Amino acid sequence: MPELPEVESVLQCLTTSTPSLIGRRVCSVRVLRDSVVDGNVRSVVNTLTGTVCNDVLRHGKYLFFEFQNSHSATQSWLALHLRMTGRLFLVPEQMAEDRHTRFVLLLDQGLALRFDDPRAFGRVWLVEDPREVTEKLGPDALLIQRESFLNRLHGLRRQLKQLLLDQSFVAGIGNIYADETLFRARLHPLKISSDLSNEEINRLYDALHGVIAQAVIAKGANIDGVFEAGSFPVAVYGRGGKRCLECGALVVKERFGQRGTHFCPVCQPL
DNA sequence: CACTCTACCTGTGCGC
DNA sequence: TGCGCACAGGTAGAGT
Repeated sequence: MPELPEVESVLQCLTTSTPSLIGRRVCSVRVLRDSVVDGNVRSVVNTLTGTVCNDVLRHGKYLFFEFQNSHSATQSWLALHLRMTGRLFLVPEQMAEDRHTRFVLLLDQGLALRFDDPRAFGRVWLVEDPREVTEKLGPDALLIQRESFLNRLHGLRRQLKQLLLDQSFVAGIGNIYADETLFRARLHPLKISSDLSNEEINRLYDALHGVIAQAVIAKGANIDGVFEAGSFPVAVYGRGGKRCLECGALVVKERFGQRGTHFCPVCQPL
């Protein structure tokens, strides 16, 4: 599933490759599934048509596309979340749409920005300012500093798995990187945050930072034939019943809070 | 505040 | 072969 590293990879691909989305004018907007637009479909079409994409930002798993109206010099922002199965690509406009294509921006230079999503969980919506969204989120997991992490953890009494998945604590971690972070930190997913020693808290920060930074460089996770083309090797996610790469014990998969959770019971004792 | 449950979706893979 | 079903999971929102 696209988490922070995969979303960052999408952002880099759209903005730093050739051709780039930056500077492209929106000729028209196609909405193939109304429900992927949060809010009024017509206002999204009317607002974006004729604008030029100036910039793309990311915070956690959210992307924000800045569009400039060339006449009135006003800006509009399109927010986007890929959820589990959403994919974005900049393609030649004549490239055939998929049965899962949900939303398309037809651009100048014969290009199109396509949003495909089999499960149609992903969403796009207009915001006046990305802060409407980011204010509700914690710091971006790639950028959060140790001091901020320690301060935010202070006073919380939460299970570590749940805490890492909480986007208002730190933004960008999903199920894969939560499990990978806890494995690297040698901490059990059900451990309570307020019970951690200073040494364990620092281990958790180091693991989070290390996992996310490495996964960004690798352009995402490498999950057994599934999804993204990234090369970050997972140690526990999706490896229930297989041997722990550190100690050889069997990796456990259990459901904690409606979530498949993978961990090594020997390396990560409770 | 911390946690749980449900709804939103559909492709996949299993057992029968 | 085909059917039914559990499962995958991010987030919002309601409830405990």
